[in-house]
Parts: sequence; C-alpha cells; structure tokens
Amino acid sequence: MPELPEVENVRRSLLQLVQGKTIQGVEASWPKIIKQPLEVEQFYDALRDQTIHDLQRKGKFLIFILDDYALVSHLRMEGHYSVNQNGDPADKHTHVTFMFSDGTELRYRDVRKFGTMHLFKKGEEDKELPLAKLGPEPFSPSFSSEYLKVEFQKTERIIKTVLLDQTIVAGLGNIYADEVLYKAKIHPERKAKTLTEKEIEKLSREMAQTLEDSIVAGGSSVNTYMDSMGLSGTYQERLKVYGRNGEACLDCGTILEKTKVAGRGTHFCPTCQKNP
DNA sequence: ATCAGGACCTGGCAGC
DNA sequence: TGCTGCCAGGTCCTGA
Repeated sequence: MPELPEVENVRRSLLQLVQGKTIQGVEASWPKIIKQPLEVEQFYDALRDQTIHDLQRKGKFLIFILDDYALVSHLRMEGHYSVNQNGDPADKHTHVTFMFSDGTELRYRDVRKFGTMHLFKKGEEDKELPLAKLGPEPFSPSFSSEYLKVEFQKTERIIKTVLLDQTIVAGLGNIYADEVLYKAKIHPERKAKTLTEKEIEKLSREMAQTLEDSIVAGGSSVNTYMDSMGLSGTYQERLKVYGRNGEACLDCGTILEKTKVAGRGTHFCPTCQKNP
C-alpha cells in the first residue's frame, strides 16, 4: 500500500521511463478509474498527442505534467505503473494503457481497481479535488510543530485519525501513522488536543525523519508494492510496530498489540504508549 | 459545522 | 475439499 515514500520512489523510477514520450492513444478496460472528465472519451481525446514533460508528487498523488494537461493519479493500495513494449502479453489486472508514439506503452495495473485518475487543464489541478485540500507534507516549509499544535487544538478527534487526515498533513498512511506514534510514545487513541508541546515536537520530528528514511530505503514493500523498475523497498525491515503484533516491543519487551482504531488496524505498545 | 462510518474492490485466508 | 465471509486500505460521500 503506497504511502508517501513509496509514491516518491515510483515517481523517481517512472520519470526516467516516460519523460519526453508522446501519447498516441489511451485505452481503459475499467473506465471507473477515470474520475475526471466524466466521459472517458473526453479523457482519450484530451490525451492524444500530449507529451509527458515531468512527473511530480503531492502527498500520495502522482501528477503527470503534459503539454496542456495535468494528470493526477492515486495508486491507492495496489496501483502500479510499468512501461512495456506494445506487443507484450497483457495482464488481466491492467486497466488503463497509454500507448506512446515510440512503440512502448505505460500500463496502469490495479488488482482492486481502487486507484483514481483525474485530468485537469494544466495549472487547474491544485484548485480542484483531490489536490485542493491537501495539507503540507512533514518536510515542507509551511509545516512545523507550531502548525500541528494549532491544528490539534481545533479538533476533538483522536490523534491517529488526525494523522491520517490528508488535509492536516499529507503523506502519512496507516503504516507510518502507527510508526510515528510509536516512536513518539503516544497512544493512538489520545485526543489530539491533549498532546503536550514536547510530544508534538517529538511527533513532528519523527514524521519527517521516518518518511525521509523510508524514501532512502526505497519505501516499505508490505504486500505487493514495487517501484516502476520492479524493485522492492527495504524499509519494512525497519518497521517497529506495524505488522509486529504478538512480537516483543524493541524498547521494553512488552508484547505489541493490534486493535481497531477509527476502522483501521492499529499496532502499538501498551507499555510505551500509555493512554492516560 | 464537525465527525463517524459506508462505499468502492478483489485476493487471500480463517473457519466451518 | 469447497464454500462462505471477513479483512486489507485511502479517499470521497452521506447522514447523523
């Protein structure tokens, strides 16, 4: 399930494979992935003869920068891009294919069909959903522990829910939310507004550090994630709580627990992360 | 206004 | 063995 570090690794590997290529045609065998425009024919027409100039990322979204358009793509849990030769055998989970003028094609594969694509006129993408309401990333200049403190004070919600809210901070998903709460020794069900200044400072440092470390490690290959070169990440070996329920806490030896918080599987150490 | 929970999907696996 | 049914997850939408 790609979160920010995984999407960043996809961006870096895929950019090398598609930059400068011109789209000759598009085919979607599962058009529901394309959310905007509403008519898939308009999607095909708009993309014809467009050249890919850049591939950017905001939070967990990939943004293909074309001549006149920006294509915003979210991989959700299992979305995956690859570049193939035109005649390569098709995979039954490939749902959108972008055919290039050089005989290669970009294939979007997504077993669960959860991914989304939105096409906007270039420059309009930031003004519309899904990008419009994205908050800052943990390493962006507008992010700070002061910013977090203000946001936490505004809500009655528990901290885990707030960390997963992309309008507050962009980029954390279920894996890294559990990891940073563990590292900051904060119980996932604490109300965000009850966190002390020290805890918020620790938490905001861990958010940036954890995501950066994971990017360098190639992301976490939990389940099926690979980058567009087919490489797996290694950060899953460094996860301290996610998926380790039943095993010993690396700090205190207590058996790690898994519960459900806000409808999500949530891993934590009942000793290190007390709920007062 | 705020927030919780449902819908979207399918492969994998536990339980009968 | 073969079936059922639940779980995984991020985001938008709905309704309380």
